[in-house]
Amino acid sequence: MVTVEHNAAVAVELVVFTVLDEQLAVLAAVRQVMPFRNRLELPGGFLLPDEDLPEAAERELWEKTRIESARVYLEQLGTYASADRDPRGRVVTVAYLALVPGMSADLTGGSALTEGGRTHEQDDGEDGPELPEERAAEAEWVPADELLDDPDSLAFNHHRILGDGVERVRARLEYSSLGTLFCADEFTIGDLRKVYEAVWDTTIDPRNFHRKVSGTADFVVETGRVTSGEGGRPARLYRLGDVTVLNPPLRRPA
Amino acid sequence: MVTVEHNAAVAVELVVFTVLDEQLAVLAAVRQVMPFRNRLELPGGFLLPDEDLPEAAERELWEKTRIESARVYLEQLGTYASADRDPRGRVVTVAYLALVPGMSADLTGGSALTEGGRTHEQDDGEDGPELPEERAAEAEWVPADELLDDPDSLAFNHHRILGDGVERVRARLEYSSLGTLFCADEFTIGDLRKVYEAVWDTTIDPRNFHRKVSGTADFVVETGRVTSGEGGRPARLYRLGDVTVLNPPLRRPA
DNA sequence: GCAAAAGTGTTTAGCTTACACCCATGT
DNA sequence: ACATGGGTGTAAGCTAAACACTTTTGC
Repeated sequence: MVTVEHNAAVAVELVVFTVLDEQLAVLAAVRQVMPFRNRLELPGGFLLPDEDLPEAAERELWEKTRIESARVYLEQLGTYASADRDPRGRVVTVAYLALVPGMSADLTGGSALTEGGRTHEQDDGEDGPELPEERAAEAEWVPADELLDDPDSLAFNHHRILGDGVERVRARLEYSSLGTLFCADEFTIGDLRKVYEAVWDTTIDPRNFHRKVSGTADFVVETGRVTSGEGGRPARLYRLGDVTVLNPPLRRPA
Repeated sequence: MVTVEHNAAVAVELVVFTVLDEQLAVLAAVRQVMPFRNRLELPGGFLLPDEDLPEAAERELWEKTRIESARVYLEQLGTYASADRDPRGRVVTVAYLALVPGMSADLTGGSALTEGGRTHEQDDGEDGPELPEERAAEAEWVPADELLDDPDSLAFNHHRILGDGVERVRARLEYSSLGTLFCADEFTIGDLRKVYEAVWDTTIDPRNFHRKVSGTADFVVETGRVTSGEGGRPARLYRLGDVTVLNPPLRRPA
């Protein structure tokens, strides 16, 4: 068997989005080692032997956030290999986009993450091997706008990767029903509208949005239950439907 | 300076499309070495030291096809690293999509490419430059349909990469003016329509297409010249315009 | 004249937008 | 009663699909 010569260190990096406090938020951690020590970075790590790329992305997501992949959408975002992007040598990074629920009670209750603050992530040893040169940092949700506004807020070329991720998730919400993944298991159409408004950073007419969503077959399915005590007429509760591609799309304003 | 351990061989692969004979065609070469000897493969090669990914893609395009990057569109398509995709070891492949003109006289005349699968056309005397690499084969244009229909027609996982490439170029034509890159320097709106029909494998109403293209600002710009002797009323000739994003898009039929 | 391809006009249908208006709850 | 958010109705405007029709060449 002929073998090939390895010429790079391949890593995966995650751009994990959620919607918290009606804002698009991304998962970032304070980097503990040089280079870029004390700078925020996107979670990620090197590919393990015999590991596929989606596998590696799922593993990193679990290790860094304890988020199960069941309710998570993962999609390859792009690959970055600028020779000068990592001062330590030749690193090729495959970035993945991940969308996780933000309003879900079980997520905020059952994970080590806190909203807008820092919390310790317990490393109870049953997961994969710790990377030798990188200690686990505390991951936290940071508003995407905050990081986008300052090109030096993130380590390496992560600012560019984040920018690509934001553009991708904004486009995905136009042409797919993936926005429902940011909601809890049951949600109102108003909840979903707030997700769209957060990601697109715009306002949407509630009446037209309601008609569009409820009129698209299988976008959302009624559960029969309604909300109560939210300060207005009770809203019908929905679960996400089967449709992933919206036709016609929900165009965002120019 | 800390260094990182290399854990994979990173390569770039090209899905080079053109439109020949009113068909979407892709560049492929007969593989000369094991594994997958005598199978068709997409052109590509390993990343060189200190080389960026777009650089490597441009270099491979030039080495394999002698196509200058001036009139070529290059875009990252995706990265593939299935552990079993290459029997020789751990290979991570970054695939690039390339669009090159197909009706251009200088392309068909000055390259070593043949049109229409394995059948040589008229370049009997001028065999084209022998490619310097030892395992380089003669690249040829193959109709994309032909390869898509047979999952075993291509080496490695190239069939899947080609499928992703076809889907990408079809989507690009909806939302961008990149279809003009498949045309010669000067082209008629009918030429452009034939490009769309070839890529989408459909028929388009010539009148509505004409109105749509000529009515979109900067999609195409008139040269003032017209065709003659094409068997009908002379058509105005156009060059590609500045616009890359079509708003509203040119939707393909479902 | 006739075929063929280019280009224009017109009708119809579907979708989006803006907004008037009603519904059902908490206080 | 009134504020608040949920939900429906409707008319105007834009876009695309379908197709009748005119234009300009080669034969």
